[in-house]
Amino acid sequence: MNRMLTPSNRERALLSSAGIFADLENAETEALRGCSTVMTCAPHEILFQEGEPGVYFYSLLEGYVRLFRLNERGQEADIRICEPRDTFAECLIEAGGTYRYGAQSMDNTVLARFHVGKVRALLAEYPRIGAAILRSLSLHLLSTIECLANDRMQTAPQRVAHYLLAHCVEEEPATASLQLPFPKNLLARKLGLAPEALSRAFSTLKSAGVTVHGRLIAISDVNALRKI
Amino acid sequence: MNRMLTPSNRERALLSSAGIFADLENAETEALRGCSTVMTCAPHEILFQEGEPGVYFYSLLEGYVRLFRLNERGQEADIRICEPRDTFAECLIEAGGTYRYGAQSMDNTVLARFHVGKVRALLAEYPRIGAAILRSLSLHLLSTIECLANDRMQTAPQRVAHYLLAHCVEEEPATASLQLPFPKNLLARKLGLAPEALSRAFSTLKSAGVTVHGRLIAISDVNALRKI
DNA sequence: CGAATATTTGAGGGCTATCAAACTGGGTGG
DNA sequence: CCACCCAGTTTGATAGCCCTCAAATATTCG
Repeated sequence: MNRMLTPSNRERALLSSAGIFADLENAETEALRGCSTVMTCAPHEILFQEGEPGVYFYSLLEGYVRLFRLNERGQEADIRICEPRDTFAECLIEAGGTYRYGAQSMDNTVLARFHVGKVRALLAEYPRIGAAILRSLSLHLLSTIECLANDRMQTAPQRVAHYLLAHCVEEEPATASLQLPFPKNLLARKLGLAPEALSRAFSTLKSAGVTVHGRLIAISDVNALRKI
Repeated sequence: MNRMLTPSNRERALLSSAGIFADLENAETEALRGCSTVMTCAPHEILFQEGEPGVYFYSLLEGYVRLFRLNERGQEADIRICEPRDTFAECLIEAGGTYRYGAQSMDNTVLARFHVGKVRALLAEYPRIGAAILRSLSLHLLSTIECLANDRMQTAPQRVAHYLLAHCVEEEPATASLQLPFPKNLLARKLGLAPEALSRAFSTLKSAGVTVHGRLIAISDVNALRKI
């Protein structure tokens, strides 16, 4: 059910603001954009499944996409929650063949889809595009590493505290707040927790001054939260 | 205590067999090799710490190196166990600045060390070197993703079974064996387990036909192991 | 306003970390 | 050759953490 669109000005602007376009010159931006198509996706729609031939990589313009791996027994583990401006599956450019994880739209999403073969063909002429992809992959590797380390060292309340501290805006001295960009079950997936465990983590953090009202979260003492 | 060496022929051959040199032509190989120095490291020696300025990336020629992240409280979580031919910290080329994890020699190791700035300067002239690094990073990202997914889905015996099946050589119909390349405590770190948990996982797997004698492991029924 | 969807709460149990102690095997020096 | 030592490994006991299932409660959206 993907509706293809001729990119509107707004979408062109969104695309240019994607991380993978940072530091590119005009000619490179145009070349890379020429490999792309804008498309939309309904919530819960599967973009691709693990094991399918990998022809495209994607930049997310609006909405949320989760990347996940499948078990033999059909269990799913989320690898990453993508937000607007994120690029995913770009590792196909050099580790090609098939998608190594699935991708599911978790919202009404707008995506730019890049043809891997066309982009690969640009690399010789535009080495800075290669550098941009290298940077994107490096950052993904580092964030996956951080996720793995956090999984291995942190309890559920610590993971939540870590997320809150990384995403909140500090207001008064030592107080802060934030609004979650997506529902709590997506946050739970991102942190590798069952939704119930996330809920219990929030209630544990109440004693550290965290107040939750739907997606709005207030932190009364940033320093207390850091000590969790 | 790093002893610098002029690369012997053996070390030159080892270096060329490192994954990052696969698919490179002679000129590219020579250019990349020109950025490198061979060095040795004693067991337990720290190659670099998380947060240090990142000047070099490495290819391991002999021995084992563990990559790990540190907590505020001093806990360590292992990210990856590097084996000969593995390259690590190459993400510095585009996500530079500081090392984002520590590296410790776990053996008498021999390494090739590449100057990040020099390698970066080669990318414009030799785009295939960029492609080689892109491939290396892609594979690391995929293996880290797999590790994360396994951590989130598999129990200790399942992780061990998975490792055994991935590394054993099948002999008679359905029987197989392998020798661990490193001590069990390194395997435990690699799998994100306490050494005691690894030991207990092996004893659980006895009932699936796994026999352990030191580093030698025999599997009497590969298919039974797959069902764990 | 009501149905569907999220989230919270409770109870129970499985899994693994931790601590402590026994054990193994290979290498050393007597 | 043997007793000893040491690092690595195994075993036992305990406790904490989080998943699962089930049910109650909020929220969201049409």
